This record gives sequence, structure tokens and C-alpha cells, in this order.
Amino acid sequence: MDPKFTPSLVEETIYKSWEEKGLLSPGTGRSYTILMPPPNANASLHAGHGMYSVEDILIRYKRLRGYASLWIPGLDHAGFETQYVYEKHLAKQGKSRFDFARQTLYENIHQFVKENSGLIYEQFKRLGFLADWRRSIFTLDEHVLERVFRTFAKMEKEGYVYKDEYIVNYCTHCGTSLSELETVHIERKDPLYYLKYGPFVLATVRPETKFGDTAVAVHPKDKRYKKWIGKEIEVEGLLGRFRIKVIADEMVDMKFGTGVVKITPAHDPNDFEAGKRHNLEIKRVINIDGRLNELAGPYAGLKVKQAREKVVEDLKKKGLIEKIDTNYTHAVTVCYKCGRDLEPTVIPNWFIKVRDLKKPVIKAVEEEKIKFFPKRFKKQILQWLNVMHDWPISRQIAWGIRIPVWYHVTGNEQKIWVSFINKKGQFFKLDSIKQHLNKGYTLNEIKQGLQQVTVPVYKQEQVEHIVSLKEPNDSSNWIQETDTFDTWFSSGQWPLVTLKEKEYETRFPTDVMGTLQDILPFWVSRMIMFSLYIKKEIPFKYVCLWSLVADAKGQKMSKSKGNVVNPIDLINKFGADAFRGSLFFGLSQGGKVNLGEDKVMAMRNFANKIWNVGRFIYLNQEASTDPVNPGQIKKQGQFKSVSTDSVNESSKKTESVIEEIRKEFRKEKKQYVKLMDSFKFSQAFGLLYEFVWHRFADYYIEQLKEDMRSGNIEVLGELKNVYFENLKMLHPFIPFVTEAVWKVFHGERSSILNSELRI
RNA sequence: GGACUCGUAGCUCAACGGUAGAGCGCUUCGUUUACAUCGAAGAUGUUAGAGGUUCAAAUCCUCUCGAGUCCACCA
Repeated sequence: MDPKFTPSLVEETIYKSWEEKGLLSPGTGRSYTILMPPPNANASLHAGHGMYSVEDILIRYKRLRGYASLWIPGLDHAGFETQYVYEKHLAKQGKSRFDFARQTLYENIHQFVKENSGLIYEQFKRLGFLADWRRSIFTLDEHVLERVFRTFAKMEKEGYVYKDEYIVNYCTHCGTSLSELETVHIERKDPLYYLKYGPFVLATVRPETKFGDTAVAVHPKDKRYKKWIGKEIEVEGLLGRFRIKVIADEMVDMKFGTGVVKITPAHDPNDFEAGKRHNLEIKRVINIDGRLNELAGPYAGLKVKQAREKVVEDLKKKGLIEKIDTNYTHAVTVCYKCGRDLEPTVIPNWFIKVRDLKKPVIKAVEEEKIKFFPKRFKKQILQWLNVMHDWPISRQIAWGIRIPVWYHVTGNEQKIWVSFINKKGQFFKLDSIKQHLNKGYTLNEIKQGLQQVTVPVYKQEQVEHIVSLKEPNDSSNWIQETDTFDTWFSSGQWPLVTLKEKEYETRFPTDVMGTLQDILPFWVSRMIMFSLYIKKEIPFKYVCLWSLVADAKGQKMSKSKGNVVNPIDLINKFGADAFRGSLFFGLSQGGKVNLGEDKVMAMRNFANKIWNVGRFIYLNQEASTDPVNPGQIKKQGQFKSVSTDSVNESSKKTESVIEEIRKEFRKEKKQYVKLMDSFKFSQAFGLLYEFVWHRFADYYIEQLKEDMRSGNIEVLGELKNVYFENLKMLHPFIPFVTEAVWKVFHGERSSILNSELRI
């Protein structure tokens, strides 16, 4: 044994030996199952992934406790994220997604993902993860698509699916709608314009949307305006005079501005709601490309920002602006991806009605059928579930699972709008199929080069559609929806696609779902929802949440701050054990993990300490002439009878130290199990650290050093026993060094994973 | 506006009703034989502030101040 433990010399060999011995898959015993949260297929390891170690700890711990523990990995196609990355890649070549038919784009991204996937698994292996890689599942695998289709079809049949014009946060840059959870609110200072509006003055930050106003609202109790309620007023605007209705609505804050609000249902979420309440017309003036349309008269074609400037300028000229408050701070909703202002816009969208679907979820959480660690997340998820409203599942991206809805083209040529690329690669923007056909393109060619299908929701005359995996095989023409499912619609069904059919009897519900607390509402709540809906059973018994890994100072890691730590660098430098240890050493349950090189170094030292304790015992064992099996000594355990023969000071001392160590060790082990079983990993690890280093090495070994040197086999046996048991307890946290030492004592072909941790 | 988390040693954090701890850093001493990626000894704290409950409070309660996160609203 070298005087130093050198991770780089052993880690690869050890991992290979686990693979070769089949230790990545479970042996016999009671089932214990964890589904790995699928990382993005094309992702590369970042520090946050380090927390997947929690699951590795559980898998190894349970394996040592005699369970058939199984960790099933997977990869997520991560629709939005991946397409975003790919489009940046395209931009470098001076191209955009509008240069490709959606099918081509899909295939290109697929190729791109294929080329870039697999890396993260190699990196996970560097971390020592004991997952059954051969069982890896990709969220676009055939059986996943089928499951997703069946779920959608069932939901459709049972009335949980509907399509509606709906106001969504639309990112005109990313070209897609975002769920509320994908938006970010930022505080910003914007000018607040006080516009003369007929007999009123009203305040707005968005004068450019005034062309879409369909009412003016005041508070029902506002004495100032009571006499106008229900009447029409005449307003002098930029496009001439027009009449508009005055409505009363509680949403109006009398104290804000002048207490008068313009209602623009098409471009403001609140106004949209108000519009519904008062049956107002939705008048859309901004198109999904972020430019004003023909309803804005001379302003058509301008982007929102330019339009605002121009409108303000012209309003000033006409004397329609009373004043401008330049000191107004408000919250703006921006895209979490590109940071640009989101445009509230109405577009046709598929929705899932969640009111009934979420009820059993709330019940299961309330009744603690599913337990959360740390506990406070129970409260949080309940809060989220209670405010959760209908789920928009349409995404206007190509990289994803296409919604299996087919529209009946025959007879609806005028109602179905498409954009496509012709054979020559020319792009044709959104227009009705009829228009395109009139220009001489065949439906087949349109379908070949299809980019987007948009079927507005016609209140009276719906376009006939059916849910089907393939094009209906009849004489008429059909065209498939181009929207894809929200990523969470498929990954929410993860627990339903990861196990083999017969495993649902033994391994379902699975045991633990460990994941980032950020995606508790996105993912965890939806997995529970789908599982209860399809299987009538919870998908997992425990949810273990961890937070982001931050830098040494507790700052969130981000590229712009330049404080990103690459775990692989740390592993190369200090070893996987040191990296893993640093994620668990000295922190509170579910708290923030501060990853600093100092801490990793401290853990490197700890691994080395463990190695050297083993080395010391080993050298003494080699030195002792009689290599008696320590197991036998333990059975005899007769220190008293041995020592009574030679009654002297030193043996009395030995005897009492042995008693002491046994007592302390028993206590340690008991506490360890208790902590591990209640997901208090950091505390458990701290307990081991303290015992192994400061009690076992610094105290007991020092006390018993003389006995070891003089070849006292009983003492050696006792120390070995305590040491080995501690190796087993440490193994889930720092698998490599513990395995390396184990092999020194038990032979190259042995593995600590084949041992058992008895209590 | 609502909810949550957190203010403890120079730094990063533990302890969660019963003598305030760890890692890193710092001071002094110690290496012929397990480890200097080490050992021994030590310094550093009115536990943000104020009040309350209790025999006993860093810990429970209330308020104040400060930091952060999430949700909602904002014409």
C-alpha cells in the first residue's frame, strides 16, 4: 500500500470492476427502486448534477443493507432547452429555424442530440454512480411516445383536453409560448403615460396597444366615474374618433393612476380575464412576430418598442398626453431563456383541465402517502397545487412529441392556416391552405415542407379533428397539429415508462424521487398527477429535494459571474470521493450546498486518512506472525480471560479501551442507521468523519498502538472489525477509497458491495 | 401584497429547549518507522437587535432591522 491514496490510479479500475461484476444491477433481496431524473440528453455535467449523488448514496446504502436496489437512468429530450441550444448553433451558420421544414429541423436536432448525448453518462461514471446504464430510457423512445399518446387519447376521451384561444406569454424572439413557470418577473422603471381618453385621463405603460382596446374600466364604487358606467364614450385617437364602452370591474385599483383603465383583452392577461367576464371583443393588434398588424394603421409592421416611441410621439403632437411619469417602477414579465420582454398574446392552444386531476394529488400529499424531505416542501407543493390552473401543453417548437391531433383539411381549407417551405427552399408565411393552393402548391408539397399549422378556435364552427397516432386512412385529407407537447407532459409520465411491465408489481410505487427543488411544481406534481390518473397509485413514496450547488461564497453559479465550477476538474484534481464528500460535509438538510475548493481538499484529506488507517492496520497485520482470521477472534472475544492471566497495568488499560471502543462504535452505528433512514445524509457523514478520524484514528489507535505492534491479535481483530464496518458505512458517500481498501484486505476480486451492513 | 428560508468564530456552515461545534484560515510546539493530504495544544462568539414564555432559549413566541428564494399583482 502506498503512503498516499491516489484516486486517479484506482477510480477507473474500480468502476470497471463494478461493471464487470454486474454490480450496477440489483442482486436478490427486497426491491428498492429509484428513477433517475433524466438530465438533458445533450447536457454536460455541471456542479448541480453532483447532487444526483444523493441517489447513489441511497442505492449503495440499501445494497449494503441487503436490498435489491435498482437505479434506472434516462435522458430527457428537453424540448425547449435543446431547440434553443440548436438554434444558437444554427445562428452561427447564419441560419434560423425558418430555413427548414419542421420535419427536417426535427431530424437535424435529433442528429445533433445523438452526437452530443452519452457524455453525461460517462461523467456520471466518473462520479461513481451505480446506475444500471443498460436500462437507460430516452424520452423519445418508441414506448414512451406510445404511453404519451395513450394518456393524451384517454384524457381527450374523458374530457380533460380542450383547445382554446388563450392568452399566453409569448416570446417573440424564441417563437413560443411559455408557461407561467417559465417566466421571470423583474422590476423595472418604465415611463407611465397619462393619456387623454375622451372624457377621461388614464395611465398606461403600453400606449402602443391602444388600438386593441375594447373597453375602458373603472371601479364600481368609484364616485368620480359612476355616471359613465355602462355608457359609451367618444374618444379622439390617433386613427380618428371612435366609441368605446365603459365597464365597471373590481380589478381596477381606484388609487392607481387616475382610476381608469383601458382594457386590451388580446394583449394583457388581466384584461383578457376582464374581457371574458364582460364578453368583450378580443382585438389583436400585435402579431406573433412581435410587430403591429394592419389594425394599427400606419404603425403596422413596427416592432412593439418602435411602435411605442412613434405612438407616443404622435400622441404628443396631437396633445393627447397629459403627463409622463418617468419614475414608475413595475414588474415586467420576461423570458427565462433569452431575458426579453414577453408579449401577452392570444393564440390557439391545447389545454389540460387540471381541476379534477389535481384533487387526488392534493389528497395524497395531505395524507402523507408521499412524504417530503425537507418537510417544508409539503407545504410548498400544496400551495402550488392549490393555485395550479389549466395547463397549456402546446409548444410551438419542432423538437418534441408532436401532439397527435389531425385536422380535417377537406372542406376546411380556409380555416386551417399553414406556413411551409416549398421545394426550392422558399419560405411561405402563415396563410390559409386555400390561399396556398390557389398559388398552385399541392397539399402534399405543403405537408412536405410544413412548418406550422395554426387552426384558430372558431367558436361556432370548429374544425373537425381526431386524436390519432397516424394519419387517418380514409379518402379525405388530414393534416397534423404542429404544436408539440410541453416537455413536462412527457417527462411527467416518467414513472410510467421506466419500469418493465412485470416490475410494476414489485417495484411500484418506487421508493424515492430525488430532484432539484426548482422543479417541484413543474415535474414532481405532474408525475404524481399522471401516476394517480393512469395507475391509480402514487409513483413514489418519498420525495427528497435538494437545492442548487453554489460556489464557496454561497453565490449561485452562473457563466456571467464566472464562478462556474466544473466537477470533472475537481475530480481530476482531488478524486471523486473528495468531490462527493464536499457536497455533503457540514450542511443542513436540504440547504444550499457551497462548493469550495477548500472543502474538496478537506475531503481529499479525509479519504487519505481512511486509506492510511487501513494501511496502518494492514502493515501491523502483515507484521504479526500469525495471520488469524479476525472473524474467529471476534467470536472468541474473550479479552477478560486472556487478560486475567497476566494482570498488569497495560492489559487492564487495553481491556478498558476495547470496552470503550465497542460501546462507542455500537452507538455510532445505531445513530448512523437512524440518520440514513431519515435522509439526514450530511449528519450521518459528519458522524462518520468525527468517529473515524478523531475517535478511531486519533484516540483508539493511539491508545492501542503498542498492542498492535506487539502483535496482539485480539486487539487487531477488534480494530479491523470496527474499521471494516465503518468502511461499509462510509461507502455510500465515498465509494472509491472504501472499495480500494476493502480490496487490499479481501483480495482484488472482492467488493465491499458484496458485503452486508448488519445492524 | 402573500408564503418560505436565513442572520452563530475571520470565511463557509453545523447544533434546533439543557456546559455553543466543525471545516478552512490563524498562533505555538512536534516528524527514524500509517498519514505533514499528519499529530498535540491554543486563540477567536452578550448566537443581528429588543421584548416575552420557561427552572433553563442560538433553539419556542412577538416585534424591529438586514439577506435571499418562490408565488401573485401591478392599467
